[in-house]
Formats: sequence, C-alpha cells, structure tokens
Amino acid sequence: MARVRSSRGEGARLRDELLDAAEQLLAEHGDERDVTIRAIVGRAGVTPPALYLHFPDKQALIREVVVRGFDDLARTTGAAAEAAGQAGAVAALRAGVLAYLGWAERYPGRYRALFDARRETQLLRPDGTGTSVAFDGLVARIAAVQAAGAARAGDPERIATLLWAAEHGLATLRVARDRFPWPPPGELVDGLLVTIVGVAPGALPTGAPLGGTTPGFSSSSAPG
Amino acid sequence: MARVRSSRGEGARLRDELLDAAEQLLAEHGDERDVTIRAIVGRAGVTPPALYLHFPDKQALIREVVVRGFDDLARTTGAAAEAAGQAGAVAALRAGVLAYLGWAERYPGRYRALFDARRETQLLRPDGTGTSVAFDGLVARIAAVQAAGAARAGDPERIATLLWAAEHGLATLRVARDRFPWPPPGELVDGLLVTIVGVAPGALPTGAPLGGTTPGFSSSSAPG
DNA sequence: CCCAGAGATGAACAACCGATAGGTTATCGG
DNA sequence: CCGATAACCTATCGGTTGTTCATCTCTGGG
Repeated sequence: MARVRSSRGEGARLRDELLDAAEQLLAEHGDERDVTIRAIVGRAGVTPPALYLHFPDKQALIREVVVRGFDDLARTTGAAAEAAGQAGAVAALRAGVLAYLGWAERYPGRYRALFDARRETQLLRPDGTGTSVAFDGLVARIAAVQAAGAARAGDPERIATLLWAAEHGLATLRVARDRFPWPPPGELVDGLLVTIVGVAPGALPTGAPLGGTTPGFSSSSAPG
Repeated sequence: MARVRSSRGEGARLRDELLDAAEQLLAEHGDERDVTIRAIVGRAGVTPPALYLHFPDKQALIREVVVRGFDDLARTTGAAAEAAGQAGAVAALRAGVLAYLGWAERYPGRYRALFDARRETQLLRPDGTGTSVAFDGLVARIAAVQAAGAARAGDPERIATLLWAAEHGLATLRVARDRFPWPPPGELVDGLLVTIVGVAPGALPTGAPLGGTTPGFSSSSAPG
C-alpha cells in the first residue's frame, strides 16, 4: 500500500483516510471483530502508531465511524423519500423504508455496528435533545400520509415506532436468516405499509395485493 | 470453584456443566466475546484441556448452546401461548409474542447469539426439512385467530413473517436503544396485533385502545 | 543551506486467545 | 490391594490483540 507522506500541516488527512479504511473494512467483512487496528492502518498504508496521532484509542475511531454511518443512513433514506415525494406521500414513505432496507442489505456490517448493543455510549445526536432527525423524518412522513387521507388514523409516533421496529427486524433477519424464503423487499414493505400504517392497498404505487399467492413459504428457524 | 471429580462412567456430566456455564456467561455478559474457554472452564471448576474431552473445539460448544437457546425460546413461547389458550385464540397469540419479547429482554446475550449473523452454519432443525417448529407455531396461532373471525383475512405465513420481523426488531431495539421512550411491552404487542395481524382492538384481552394518548414520545437515534 | 518539528516507523510490550502434548490422580473391577 | 484406565491437570505453544517508547525521515520556513 504505497502512500505519499502528507506534507506539512496536512497530517490530519490521514485521519480521514483511517476512517475511510475502517468503514470499508466494516462494509466488507460482516464483523466488527475483523476491523482491527492493523487491518485499518494496513489499508491506509500506514503503521499502527500513526493511528494514535489522531485517535486516543480504537473506541474513539469506531465511534466516529458509527456516527458517520448514522449520517449516511439518514441521508440515504431522506434523499430517497424526497426524490419519490413528487409521486405522493405514500410513495415517499415507501421509498424511505425501501432505502432503509437497501442500505442495511448493502452494508450489513455497518448496519450491525450502528445498532450493536453493548456500545459504550448510546448514540445521541449532538444537538443535545436526544432527538433523532431520522426518526422525526419517519414520523413526519407517516403523518403526511395520514393527512393525505391515504391511511387509517393513529398516533404517528406510535406507528413510527412499530414501523421502525419492523423494518429493523427485517433488515437484520434478512441477512441473518438468508435461507428463509423472504419475499421481495418491495412486497415486504408494501405489507408493512398496509398492515402497520394502514395504507389502503390501492393507494400503493404498485397497487400490489396483500396476502397474495406467494408459494413455498415454510422454513428455517425460530419465532414464537 | 471446588468441584468433585466425576466418578467413573460419569465423565459426561462435565459436558452438561460446561454447557450450563457457557449459557450462564452468555446470559450475564451481553457479549459472546466474553464467553471464553477459560471463563467457561473456570466457572465449571476445571481447566481448559478438560473441555476438549467433550467438544472438538469452541465452535461446537457454542453451537450446542445456541441450539439449547432455540429450544428454550420455543418452549417458553409455546408454553405461554398454550397456557393463555383457554382465554381464546387472540390471547394465545398475544401471550406468545409477549413471552418472546420477555425472553429476549431477560437474556439479551443469549438472544443476540441466536440471531447473530456470521454464524457459520445456519441453524436448521435436525428433522431435515428445515422447518421451524416455532415459526410454524406462530403461523398456526395467527391462522387460529383468523379462523375465529377475530382478525382480518390474509396469508397467515406472510403475516407471520411480518410479525416475526416486528417482534425481532422490538426485541433487539429495546435493549440496544434503552434511552428510547419505549411504551410498555403490552401496548407494543397490542399495537402489533392490531396493525399487522388486524385484530379488532375490542377483541384484545385488555381492550386497549390504539394510538392512544401516550405522551412524551420523541427521542434517540435513527430510522428512516 | 540548515535544522526544528511534523509525520511516520520499528520493535516491542503485556494481556489474552484457542488449543495441545504429556504427566498426574483418583477410581473400581478383579 | 493392585493395576488398568477414566478423569483431569500443569505447563506451554503459537498467534493476535490494543497500545507505547524511542527513533527516524522528510519538509519547509528563515
């Protein structure tokens, strides 16, 4: 890994390169355990001590990678929802959820790291209140669907909580149980929108039916 | 950890004790990484080589612990559903889901281990077909609710998939995001039954309202 | 041209991991 | 009571982890 030494005053450039390297490793391997100091610095073309010029310890670096991940996820889902917004509130909500699942499937390792328990400090946004832009966005999109009269009534925040849990469950289970005969993401999301949010099936962009005849449904291990 | 040496022919007793020790460690610490060979044998009151008399390597032991965990989870939820079955199909379904969430909250480390991705071989039941008793049980309970006319129609397996994902999401998020103002489990489960399964709110054992006025709902990080 | 200092390194530390070779102790049939 | 052997231990191996100390190298301002 040939690397040109940073010129004077640009030592901080390595900092970003290390974060990029860690992010890539996390994205490639599915396991945070494989993101080791030596793997990070090796990819960045540097030796271990150089890392400690920019981070007090590994934990600090990982934490920053996780923060980056949250930003990327929120930005991705928000952009998808906004892009689809012209087709209506339902399409926007649907696009956001679909983008969420897509991100989690594209970067399983990163997604896992974001929601790993036993993470020392819980991630709270730096604005102090502890409010999540992403969650609030989801609430707003649900409220918009309700306001458009395209879904049944109900507390948007409560519904957002259930929807979030469901999409998180799908996001993690789809990679952890890849032998389970999962329906296509689009159908799953449609199912969530119809069942949890109470969108009328006809109001979906696809006009997809629910509980249709999807054959071959029985396998793998363990719910109750 | 004083331990009496097993008498002749009862050497296999240690095998169970090691499994118990590993299970306890997994239950106490939230992390599979803390369940080390030395920690296991230390708790069992023996030294590392003794473990290799009963397991070829660590992986084999952990796998067996995971299988045990699946059995325990399935048995717990099944028993809860059956016990509540006298109060009707809805009560049975509700009790099963609630027991699922309860188990996951009581043993976060074990639950995490069960659904950990990057587990070498996917857990398939030894009966060959790959069918999960637990998932089939959930499907059956949903079908029973539908047959009783207490829920809207729809493919039970599709609905079970969504419900499973949602309860898995809640199970993991509730421990990973303990600063999030989660509503009580009972209300969450009621929400799932009403929204996903389509149970009429009045048909719930609690007769709980949905989308009620649960105040103080806004915080923490990251859905989309 | 030179040298202060930013940028990065070589080598090693202690701690821990899973696993093994070979020896020790207690048991129980005969 | 003896000796075969099941049950278990002592000691250690090779490897990996995060981290640090002392040192080197290159850059650029004066």
